[in-house]
Amino acid sequence: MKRAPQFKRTPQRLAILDYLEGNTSHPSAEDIFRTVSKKYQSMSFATVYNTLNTLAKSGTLRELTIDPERKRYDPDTSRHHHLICVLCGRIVDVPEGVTVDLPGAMAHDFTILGNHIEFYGNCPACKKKRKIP
Amino acid sequence: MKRAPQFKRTPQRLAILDYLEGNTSHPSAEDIFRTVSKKYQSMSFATVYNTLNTLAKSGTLRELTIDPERKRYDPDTSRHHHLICVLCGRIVDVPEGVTVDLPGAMAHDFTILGNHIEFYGNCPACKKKRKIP
DNA sequence: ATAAATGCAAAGCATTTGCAGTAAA
DNA sequence: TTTACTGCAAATGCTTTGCATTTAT
Repeated sequence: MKRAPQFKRTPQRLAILDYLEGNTSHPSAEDIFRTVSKKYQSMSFATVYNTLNTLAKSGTLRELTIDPERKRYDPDTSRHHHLICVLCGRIVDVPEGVTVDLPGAMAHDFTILGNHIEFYGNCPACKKKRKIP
Repeated sequence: MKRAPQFKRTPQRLAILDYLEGNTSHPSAEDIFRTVSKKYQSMSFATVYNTLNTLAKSGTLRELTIDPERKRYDPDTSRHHHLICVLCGRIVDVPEGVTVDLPGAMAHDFTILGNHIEFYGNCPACKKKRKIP
């Protein structure tokens, strides 16, 4: 059995973790790179991706597929859902409400490990801007 | 006001539509290209993508983002959800069961246009192969 | 000392685009 | 004959990888 590699607390990683801590904006790799590389002018994209992949594999970070253009990252690994504003692309957390299940027939054949609801809609800011009731 | 462009029924498009008709495998662009180009040796990837994008824009086709590696396409545009087997990647249709809503507080501020549930789990074939109960 | 991470540049894929030629309407 | 589509190849954009060097442990 191969032992899991050590996770080294490099300054770059700490800076990324610091940026993600409590962040509810669901940033893309580029968002993270742009912000963190301001403090860390030597930061490279490879490091951002390597770190994100490491964190995702260890379960510290959730990779979202809700944006068809790019991966988004969510430091909140608790069970919750998301809403994407179809006008501005903003992604908002949605607390887990009712429990959703597979229809009985399928529930018998499949094993469910988790689920994720994507809501599509308009956020308050866009409704205001576009005068949508 | 610019009039919507005509949709021309080219043999390539008809072949793609024919392949998608009733198809529940949620194929990627490459799946479609591979199959359709057998009949149509001149078929190009650009044509596949152009057609898929045209169909998606017209609402004839649904683009799925459930697979983080690539877009998948679903000719079934009725309201339903999906289950992805985390072992084999197969995507299976899930009929719409209970209605899911935003929590009351958010429901007041956001306008919801739709939702999509992604279930993650194991399909019967993989359960059998891996002896998962 | 050792194992792992960084940073760079190059490579890898999925997807898009420009354009000249071709075909549907 | 007009308008749109095809096919090619080149371009784009996100993400990954190889490797020499550096750093955390």
